[in-house]
Amino acid sequence: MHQKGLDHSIGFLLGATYRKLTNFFAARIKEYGLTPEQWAVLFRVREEDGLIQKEIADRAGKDKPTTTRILDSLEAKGFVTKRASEHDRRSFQVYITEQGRLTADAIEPIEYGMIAEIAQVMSAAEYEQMTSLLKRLNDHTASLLEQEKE
Amino acid sequence: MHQKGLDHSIGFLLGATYRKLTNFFAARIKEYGLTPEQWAVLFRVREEDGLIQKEIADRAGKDKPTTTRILDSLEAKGFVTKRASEHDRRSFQVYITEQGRLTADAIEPIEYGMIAEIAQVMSAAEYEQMTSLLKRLNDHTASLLEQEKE
DNA sequence: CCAAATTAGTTGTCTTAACAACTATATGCC
DNA sequence: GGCATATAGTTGTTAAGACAACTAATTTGG
Repeated sequence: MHQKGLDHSIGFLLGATYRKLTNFFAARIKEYGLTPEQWAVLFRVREEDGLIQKEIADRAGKDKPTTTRILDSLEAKGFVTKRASEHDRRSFQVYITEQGRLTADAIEPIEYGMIAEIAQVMSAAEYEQMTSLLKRLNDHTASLLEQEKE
Repeated sequence: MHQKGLDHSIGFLLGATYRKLTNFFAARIKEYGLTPEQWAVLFRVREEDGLIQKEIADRAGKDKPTTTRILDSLEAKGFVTKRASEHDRRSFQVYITEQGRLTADAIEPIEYGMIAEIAQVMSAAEYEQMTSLLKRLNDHTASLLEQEKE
């Protein structure tokens, strides 16, 4: 519609901005031994103990293979543990360890600090506008992807 | 997607939306044998023939290793060719092939069509608002990353 | 009740990105 | 001129995402 060139393509801009934000956050939490994606998963595990992997995947917005691998690395570092579910022998329940909880508690304020820092370049109204547009775009694209499958 | 806490995180939303958009576009151009990232690079090569890899990397917003590998795959598929530069024996100039041009010409309208389709959920003013906020966020984060290095 | 379909999880492969280390050439400067 | 430094490009490693194929357990519906 209103674009010439890729520089103004929303996809291009979204990707570039997302990567910069992620890299910035990654640098801030590196000392805790976690990547941003590992943090996103640990956050969900802390949110509710004993979730099965499928549930964590859904909440974190990741697919099953990615979630399996991230949980494996979190387990290897001692941040979570897995136990076979009693109800369903196909699945595992995931629990946060003490070390995992301490680390998550340390990272959370960094996350919110980063959001605050980022919000400095825009007004509260603009921030709202931005998240609401992003959600709309997100939902719309999700429905386009759904259609694709049929 | 269930969200609490991280809901406030623009990074989370940005990432989720970017991935969906990219996947949607990927599905549309798959038949041409290109990924979205390969297309972004091919687009730059078509834009100006004979660019050196460093220049392409800058324009496409990618780092040197990533650009090297994407150009390698584009060359392997016959979309571009590299020639040693006469002026600077460290560098290569990259040229689009006939096949590359035909493919790029076929993909370009798909890209613009996708942008139009996506923009359907927002007004022209909202679209403008969105890109301008994204640019601001992008520039701000870039400057934060710069500070980090010092 | 039992075969078919669904679901939870894992593994393998490919692509991209970030980062570091490296080679080779070019440029700056004294 | 010659040494230090910067630049172009490549290679290796690690992490993440998408996708497909697979195992094992569970649900369904005939």
